[in-house]
Amino acid sequence: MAAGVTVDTIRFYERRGVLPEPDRRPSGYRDYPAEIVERIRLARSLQGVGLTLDEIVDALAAHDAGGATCDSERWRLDVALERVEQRIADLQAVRRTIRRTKARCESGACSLITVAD
Amino acid sequence: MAAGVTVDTIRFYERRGVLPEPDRRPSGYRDYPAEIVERIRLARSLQGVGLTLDEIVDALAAHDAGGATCDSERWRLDVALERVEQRIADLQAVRRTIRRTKARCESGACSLITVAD
DNA sequence: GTAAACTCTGGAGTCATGTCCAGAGTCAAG
DNA sequence: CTTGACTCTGGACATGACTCCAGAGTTTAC
Repeated sequence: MAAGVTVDTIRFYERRGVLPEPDRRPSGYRDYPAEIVERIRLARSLQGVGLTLDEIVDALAAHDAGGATCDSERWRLDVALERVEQRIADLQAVRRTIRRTKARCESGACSLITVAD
Repeated sequence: MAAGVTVDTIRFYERRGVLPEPDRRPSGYRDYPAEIVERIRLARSLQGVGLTLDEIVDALAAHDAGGATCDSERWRLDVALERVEQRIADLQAVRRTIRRTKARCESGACSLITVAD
């Protein structure tokens, strides 16, 4: 589709409240105003900064209610940032473990799997 | 339990093939040999280096088949390492995006959500 | 006017790794 | 022998974000 997402994704977003229920043509086909593309792009960029769909729904609601400003909404980025940093830290810990394990393996003191005695 | 996992997890591992089907007492209770604790610990440490359960099943099968050595099995760590590094890189990209977005936000050029004009 | 390409629906399935449930039976301690 | 703590089962639920389905109707291009 025009906004770079599939029809299924659109329907999913609609069910999840990311997108409003659109008008329908007599046939039942969804009839979107041009702005919907912008909304989808906004939702996608919010995903790009690590917000969950629920958070995006919330953020868009604040947006729709009017009065949302940089200062009033920036905390959402902080939440996302902290979450991402936590995940990075977790993965870095796993990486350290893998490296340590490999090093031990290579130095003949393998601690895993092998049958070696 | 003794191995630091719940009964539910044990049953799940059994279904997934991580653990063999154990003998049963007449009552139906699972009757584990003492070694099972070591096997669970091994599985857990393999999870700790980022292997999926399917990969662990595979690795343990190689182990059980005998003849598994450091050299023959180390590639599993490489696979896991590469995957973890990819995920870290992805998350770091998200983090950069968040930071950039925040910086723009703070400098008055917010690109998200706000109603500002 | 016909054929290809689209959309409609509700619901189920996917991925990965567990977790929780009710109702029934069993085990160990005192 | 009772009591409390355990285990048994198959199956549903949780997470998060989609993706796929069949069968029917619609739109568009030629």
